[in-house]
Amino acid sequence: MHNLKEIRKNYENFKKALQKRFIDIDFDELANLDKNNRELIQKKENLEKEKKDISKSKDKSLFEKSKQISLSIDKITEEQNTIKDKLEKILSNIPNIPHSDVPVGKDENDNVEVSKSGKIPEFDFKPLSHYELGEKLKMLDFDLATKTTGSRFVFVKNKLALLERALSNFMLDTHITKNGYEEISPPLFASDNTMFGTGQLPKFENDQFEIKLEKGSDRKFLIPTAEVILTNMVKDKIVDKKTLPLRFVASTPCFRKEAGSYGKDTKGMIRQHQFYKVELVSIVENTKCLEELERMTNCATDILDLLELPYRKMILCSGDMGFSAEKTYDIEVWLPSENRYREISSCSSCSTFQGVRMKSRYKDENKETLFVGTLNGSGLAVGRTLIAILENYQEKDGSINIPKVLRPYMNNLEKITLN
RNA sequence: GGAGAGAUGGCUGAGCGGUUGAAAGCACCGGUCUUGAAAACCGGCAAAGGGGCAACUCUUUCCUGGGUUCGAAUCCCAGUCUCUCCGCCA
Repeated sequence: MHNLKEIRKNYENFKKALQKRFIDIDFDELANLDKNNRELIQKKENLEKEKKDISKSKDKSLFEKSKQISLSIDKITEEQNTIKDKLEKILSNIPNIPHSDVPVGKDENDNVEVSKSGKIPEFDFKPLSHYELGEKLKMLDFDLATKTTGSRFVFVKNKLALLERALSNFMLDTHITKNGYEEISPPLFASDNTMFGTGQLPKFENDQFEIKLEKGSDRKFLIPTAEVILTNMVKDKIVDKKTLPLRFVASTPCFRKEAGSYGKDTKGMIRQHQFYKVELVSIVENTKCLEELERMTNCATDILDLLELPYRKMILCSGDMGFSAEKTYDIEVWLPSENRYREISSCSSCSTFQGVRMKSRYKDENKETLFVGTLNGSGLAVGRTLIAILENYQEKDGSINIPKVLRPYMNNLEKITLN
């Protein structure tokens, strides 16, 4: 969310910066509401002052007047609240401003490749897709999941289940011991205002799984990513500047409706309603966002380097970035069966956008209260990493070699074979 | 599911109708002392919003929403959340 005070200072710049997003916002409405709002606030405050003075004076002859003032205040407050609600509604639906580094573009076709790494494997046979491999091994069972649950779920069995667990642990260990992240095992439910804090609500409610609870209680949602719950650890807080940067890592299931992606990636486990992801979150001073973004992205690619998987790093264009992001790098891993790169990690700086929504602040040297910067990134999406290993490490007979760094996590298993 | 207790500043915690935005302690910042550090002592220290180039100033805020009152952190009602005990349970 944007700070109205900042917008007001440089209204035209704000407008221009957001045009990069290609979205439709009624800026004039916003400016008008803001103006009306402030006028009403002034009116109200004057009356409040008058009333306060009467009360302080304890002059009985003025008590009746004070009552009248109260009525006027009520009326103005009501009017002001209506305007304030409208204002906040508009404001909470405006996405973050793209950083100047971000290329302008409409959609994913305008994303720009930053670098490439690793060696694309060559096969002297036609490489199979992960789901063909998994089903051949009898270790991925989509039909069973359909029977017990529905579409876009999967049973991962046997050695592939072990591989999945190994990946999670390997990533966690790397981020904890090498990259300085603190491990968190968080709740997988988030309240509605937590969802608001990171930007999933109000605009993207349709993408979320809401939990059905007794009526009267707060709304709760299954987390679509650990970003939500980890970032909100500093919600409504003034954090001690000395503790910054805070770096958290968690491996959690993520739940997504994938509304609007009907018919997309229906085969296999690329796009599921539930998947494991190791998530990185940083809470930083507002000036350190971009620096931290580079660091975080390196933490993510580090995992791919260690797993010896080929990948490329993309910078997302303005039109393809998420709602809360000011700058995003996507890491895409090579998938032989598709003969192309697919997203396996997305690292974003959200500047103070989420900080404002969450009311997360810190004090700087001259005791000014500032909003924190927040970043999040996958380090990595475990399900998709599993896919990448299946496809890149496959042999002609359908067996899968285990990357060296994972073997200690798998009882030194070197290869997954049928039986 | 049954019975109680509570929700106050970064934290702990007093206040229970009128300069209380809120005692005290801790933490934090500045200073004195010290070779340095610690201790001790002195001083400072809430947030949000409005107005002002600024110095500054005004308003709001003691869980949330209503109510009583000239005036509410303090009284009344409703709700949410937390904790303790009993029962049940991974």
